[in-house]
Amino acid sequence: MTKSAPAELKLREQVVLKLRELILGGELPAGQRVAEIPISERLGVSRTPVRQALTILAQEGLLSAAGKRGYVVHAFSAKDIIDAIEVRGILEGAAARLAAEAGPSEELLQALENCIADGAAIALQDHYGMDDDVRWVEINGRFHRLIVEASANMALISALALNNKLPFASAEAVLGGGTPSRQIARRHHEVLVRAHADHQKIVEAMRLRQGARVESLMQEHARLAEVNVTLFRPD
Amino acid sequence: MTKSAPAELKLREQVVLKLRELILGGELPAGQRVAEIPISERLGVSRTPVRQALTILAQEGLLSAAGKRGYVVHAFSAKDIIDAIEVRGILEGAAARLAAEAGPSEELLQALENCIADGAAIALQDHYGMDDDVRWVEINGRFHRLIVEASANMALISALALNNKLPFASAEAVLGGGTPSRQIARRHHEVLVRAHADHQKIVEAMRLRQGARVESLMQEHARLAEVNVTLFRPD
DNA sequence: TAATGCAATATTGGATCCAATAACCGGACT
DNA sequence: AGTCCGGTTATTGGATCCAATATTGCATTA
Repeated sequence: MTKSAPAELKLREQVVLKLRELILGGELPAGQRVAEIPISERLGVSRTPVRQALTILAQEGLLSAAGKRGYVVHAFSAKDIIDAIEVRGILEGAAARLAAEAGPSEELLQALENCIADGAAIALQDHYGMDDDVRWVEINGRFHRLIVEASANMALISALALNNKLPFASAEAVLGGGTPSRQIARRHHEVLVRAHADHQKIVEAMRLRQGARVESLMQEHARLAEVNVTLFRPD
Repeated sequence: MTKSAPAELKLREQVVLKLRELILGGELPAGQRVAEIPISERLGVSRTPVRQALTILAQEGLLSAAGKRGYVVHAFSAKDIIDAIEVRGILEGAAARLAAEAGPSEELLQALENCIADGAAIALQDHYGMDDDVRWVEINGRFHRLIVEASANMALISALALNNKLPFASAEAVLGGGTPSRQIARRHHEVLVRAHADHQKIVEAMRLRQGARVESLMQEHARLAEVNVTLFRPD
């Protein structure tokens, strides 16, 4: 394991991170068996942290237990991914409704407006620059996180945290993630513009405490991420 | 650890079960520090499975990391519990809606009707017998499980599985769980009758594919469990 | 040639061992 | 008397060791 990050991070957590990366990045393809020894050698750690990482990833659903033969990388169908996106919509929608009904604080609204201002700088320019995606992913993540946390509902926050670990399910994954070709970039821009418009309506509804409206807006907003499935997963 | 159940269960899982029991049963009170060695001695196992169990329970939210001092039992406020019940309502409501919209199979409807018939035998008698609670918990659990699985949405099922591990959050916990006094028993019966009526309406709505209706019915149905909070947690 | 049984091997899972380090206690100094 | 410092101890976290067991490959035989 690269000792570059002993930074306050338990070894087992570094392994979890690394393995997630390998799985989501496709280096460990679905169905691939994951044994302790090869992984521990590959990462240069002992079997102990690897074993713990495997149980954690199994809990998250990225690995499935294969009887006495350890684990295999779980195969997610296109339906599984769409379902996870739907669940995110349900949960984030509920979060937005709860926040709206509780009466959003002025700070929250201000922070959301800031996200929108930052987002506008990217979405409303005619030229879609190099690393505009990563900037937008950051802004978008901030926007969603603010709303989820504004729900002030721990169970809801935890449920979403779990869901976000599923492939393509998190809000951060709207743009897919790979290095985009020119064609993909155009698609990115389209999605991004629509997402920005959604954000505006969501904050408006939130300000007016329109709980039901903000809930359905948020649900539909999540479905923007479905384009990735058809783009990256032709099955 | 009692070797009575080496039954296909990894030691670490037995430890998880046992610790959950101790925590939810109040033997490990909130705030109590949980160190590896005392637990391993108490259960008669080595530290290895205990350590793994602790990370799992931390993932579930029952323990919280306490820096370098291991873990402590997480303290759930009354609000936390009500929030978790609300989340269950949201998720089970969504599950019911999805099942209704997809068109419930005749087998599903039949199985649900069976639950209702079994439940009627308990709810509609004038005398509320000894272990009627445990029978009803079983029937109720079956009812809810059928609907959740009928959603055929793995992400949803997983999210609910996580939520159900929080104290008092699962459908099985409607009746609280302790050995009830006579007064509590009367309260039980009231709740049970209302739950039974809810179940009937839910199946009716499901049969008619009334997605929105079954969703809100299910959400409200979950809130029946809130009585336990006021009953058992005066904070 | 195919099936079967035995042996060699690979692999998991738990127990133990060791190092790092943070909390704790006591004493000395201001 | 209070505070700071140093040593002792407790405790986590990773590495290694060992036992149990399933899997695989090979040889033998019908």
